[in-house]
Amino acid sequence: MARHLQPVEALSALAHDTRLQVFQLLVQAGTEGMTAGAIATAVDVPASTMSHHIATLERAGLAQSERESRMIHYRADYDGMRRLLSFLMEDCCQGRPEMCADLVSAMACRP
Amino acid sequence: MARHLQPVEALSALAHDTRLQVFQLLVQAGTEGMTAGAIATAVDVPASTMSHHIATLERAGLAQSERESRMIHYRADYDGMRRLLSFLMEDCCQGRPEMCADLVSAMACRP
DNA sequence: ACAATATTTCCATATTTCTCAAAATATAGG
DNA sequence: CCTATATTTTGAGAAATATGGAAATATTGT
Repeated sequence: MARHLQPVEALSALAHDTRLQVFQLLVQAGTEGMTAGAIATAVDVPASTMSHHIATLERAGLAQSERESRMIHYRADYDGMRRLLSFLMEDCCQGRPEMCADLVSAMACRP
Repeated sequence: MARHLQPVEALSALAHDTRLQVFQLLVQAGTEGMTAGAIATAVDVPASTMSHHIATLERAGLAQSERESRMIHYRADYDGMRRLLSFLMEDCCQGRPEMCADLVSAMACRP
């Protein structure tokens, strides 16, 4: 049992409205990141509750933290997200090219 | 609140070891699909427990069912999965092309 | 050393999810 | 109509997750 530990943890972390919002915010914030307080304010959730959620994202490999004087800056962990997406795509595509065809065009990042 | 209803439901459905295994099985099974019994046997989970899990996947738009005499065939809902992946990619890529670059090569489905 | 600010950890409670046996439903064949 | 098979629904307890106030920790400035 427990075959998909990491992917399940990452999926689980994103499977929550508040945490998904937070992850989006962090992606938007880019390398700058956001302080815990700014995140809590933006999403309008008490600091302690938010702290739990952020910790969950961090454990799941989807966010990273760095203390900067009194504040702690959080940023999205792109590598973790990439790992999750790769897993899902290899998982869902295995042997079925027709599946991912549209996905490529859905990617807003091509030149 | 509850801003991300559908994506969260789909993520939540996949955020469980058994259900993730089931989804993979269904993808592998292709258009044939698998009966509820075959799935339960393959994953070694009691029928009633499995029924709940499959229902969760179906509600989340990741599986479809079709009765065929006494058995019920389930198949992966590729469209639902594509929707989820699109959401995640647009979400994680917004404005950052460097993020998805590697993803394209991670897709095992290119010719 | 103290006060102020930023954040986390502790703790208790509330809610949701998970599990599976037992009963119910659906279908097919004799 | 009865029996067997396939699956779901019901119901209830166990486990996990979510929430947030209060206390603890970390840092800075005075």
